[in-house]
Amino acid sequence: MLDAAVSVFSRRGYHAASMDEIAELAGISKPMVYAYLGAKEDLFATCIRREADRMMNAIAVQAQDSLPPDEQLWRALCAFFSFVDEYRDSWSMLYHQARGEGSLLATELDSIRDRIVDLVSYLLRRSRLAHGTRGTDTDLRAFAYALVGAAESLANWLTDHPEESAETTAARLMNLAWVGFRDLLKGDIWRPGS
Amino acid sequence: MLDAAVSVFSRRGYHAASMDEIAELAGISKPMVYAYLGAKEDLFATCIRREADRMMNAIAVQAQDSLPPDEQLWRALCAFFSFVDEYRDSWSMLYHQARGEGSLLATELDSIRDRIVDLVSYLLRRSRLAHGTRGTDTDLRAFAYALVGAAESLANWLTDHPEESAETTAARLMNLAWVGFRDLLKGDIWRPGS
Amino acid sequence: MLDAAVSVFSRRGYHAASMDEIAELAGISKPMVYAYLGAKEDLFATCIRREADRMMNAIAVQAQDSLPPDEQLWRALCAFFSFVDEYRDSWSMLYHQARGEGSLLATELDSIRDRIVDLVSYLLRRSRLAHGTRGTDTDLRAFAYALVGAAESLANWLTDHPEESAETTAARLMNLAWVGFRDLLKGDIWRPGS
Amino acid sequence: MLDAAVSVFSRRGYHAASMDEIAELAGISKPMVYAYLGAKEDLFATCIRREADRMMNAIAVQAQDSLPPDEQLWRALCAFFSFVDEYRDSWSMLYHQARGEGSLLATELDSIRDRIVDLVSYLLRRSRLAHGTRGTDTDLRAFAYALVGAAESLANWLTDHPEESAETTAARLMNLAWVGFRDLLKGDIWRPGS
DNA sequence: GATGAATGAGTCTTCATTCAT
DNA sequence: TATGAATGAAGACTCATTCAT
Repeated sequence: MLDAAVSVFSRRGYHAASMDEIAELAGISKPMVYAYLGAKEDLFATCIRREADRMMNAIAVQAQDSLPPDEQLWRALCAFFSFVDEYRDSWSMLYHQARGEGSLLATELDSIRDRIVDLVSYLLRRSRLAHGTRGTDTDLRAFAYALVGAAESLANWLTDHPEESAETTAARLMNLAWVGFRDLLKGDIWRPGS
Repeated sequence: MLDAAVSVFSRRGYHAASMDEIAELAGISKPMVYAYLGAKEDLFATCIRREADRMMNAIAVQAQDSLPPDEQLWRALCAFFSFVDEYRDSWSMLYHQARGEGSLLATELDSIRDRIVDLVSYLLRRSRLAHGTRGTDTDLRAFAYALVGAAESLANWLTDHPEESAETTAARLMNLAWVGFRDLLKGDIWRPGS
Repeated sequence: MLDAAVSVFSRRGYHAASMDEIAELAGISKPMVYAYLGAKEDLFATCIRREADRMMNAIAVQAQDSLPPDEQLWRALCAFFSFVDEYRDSWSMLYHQARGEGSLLATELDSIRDRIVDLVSYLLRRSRLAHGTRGTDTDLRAFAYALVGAAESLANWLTDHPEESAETTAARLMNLAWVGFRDLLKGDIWRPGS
Repeated sequence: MLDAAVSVFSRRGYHAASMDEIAELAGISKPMVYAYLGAKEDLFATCIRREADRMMNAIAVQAQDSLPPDEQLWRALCAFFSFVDEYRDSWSMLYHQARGEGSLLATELDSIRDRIVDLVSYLLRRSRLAHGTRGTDTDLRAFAYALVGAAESLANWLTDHPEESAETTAARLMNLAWVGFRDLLKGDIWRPGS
């Protein structure tokens, strides 16, 4: 039932979406939309929350703590890109449409991003501990932040390149993050399971 | 004079911005806004174009072709983060607000991002040539694409962390891109001029 | 429900009529006007069409083909003047207001006038056939055209002279038209200088 | 200088005409239009008056009192149709555009039409006196009124038929009017049912 | 519980009209 | 005198939101 709303929001954006269109697509009458899901703002927030949770779950389910950190990150990335690939509307709404509505969803969206960054930070920190290296927590978090940005960007790359698979895309990011461009030039490549 | 428009658009987004508010902030009357800048859609497009050009110029001016590629990328990043730091509104409008308005600015914004990705691709390709390594052009472009996403993400990091400087942030990204996490763990660090 | 619109259009004309006034007179709110009748232009077109059809029907109903032509014309004229007398607003809108809006209703109005001229031409032609006289079809049509103009003019005469009845006015026009035409049928022609 | 205004009014109508367009076509600035010709309403009234006077003069000059009445009417009609043919804009403004603006020009336009009807009535009365026939003054005036309407209608016929000349059109109307009227003068009257 | 019908409030846009130069 | 620049006021149109059935 929220699906209709997500579909419309993802196509039109928050402001341009009309409650009429949502109701029509959902096959129910407008008063019902209001009865079940509240005002437009609430409806949007609910959509965002649901899709964000869906995405977080899809990722968390893959990042089992028993694996080594790079494997864990690899699986998380695969899960993320698969999600993006499969649920275009969800991703489009989260990434493209939710941005602008600052005052509307500030805390909501911030917390979602934070949860992702927390997860990535955690993975990176585990690696660091395993190797006993320095670098402040802030450094780590900034690094995670950048990674998330790169992943978001590649998500669109994936969307625009139908011949690309979620795994291919995830591998691209692993190489950027784990190996670095300098080593890539040397012929060093990160591969799943290596 | 466009500054008022940029300010309002950056705060409210395209749809929520009202011509009334823009006119008031600009200190002129609404009919003047229409006389000078045309309808709302045109006005928004003009704003986007101007700020994008500004940003591109600020970056291009620093990426002199005579420098070695990593130095060039480093300077480009510094220029980018400085721009973001200095012109908050411009960046906010480009990054946060322009996203959702798909049909409105599709080609406009795509071309801007393309110009950035082109620039980064070019820098990376120069490095590759210098070292004689393989990797398809697609790989290269995807890599650039991911870098741009990481930079965008760090731009917000910078905005949210006043104690951070443009150079610090640029260094973070250079380490992600050039060195890679695996080497960071080894204590390897990229530094300007090294 | 269209009556309110007709009333306002007939008093103010297309441009000077405001949707607010129409809505208020109709006793409903503006959005309802848009929901039921569409934008202003559509609304005007609908009004014109409805009133024109009304008038045409009122006339056609009286001009039964079984009667002799002069009787038919006489009845048609009576019907016309009665319509004008009874539906002042309708006539006023058709005659006074619809004229200027060239590009808006060009074809619409032309076709209405054409239908009237067609009818009159038909009646005149029947008379001509009955008497076997010459005169090109163009002559006939021009004659009809002039008659229609005279009728329109007398419609205003009727409106401005409350003591006049529809029949009196119709008789005036019959005298102008039929008696003149009868002599034309005899071959009598007025020529410059004669 | 008024020519520009007439041209614009005739094309667009009163409301749709913009002072900007008038000023531009006149080659002067808007404040000058206001300085010389006053507000839009005044300007329109001035235009109407000027063109109406022009037309009246063109007609009056031909209807010399020394001629026999039918000759006088014939010449007047020729003058009228020639005027329509030559000054399309003037006629278009007077006939098509001035109609709807009731409250704006009520007295103005009424008086113009009255002058025309007066003239025609005068000619008809002279004929009647010459023949010594009955018929009230009201009858006469109504007849004139109808004739004027027929002439207006044929004016558009002329405009729409480039192959037609002013004289041809005038002859059409003379046949409708004079031949009919001549029989009326003999006491011949058409009556319902006769 | 479900909906057709209704609206208050607000936005973009235009234009006749006037200063200040 | 002539005008570029400026605006108050108004109108078309839309949409989130709610009753009455």
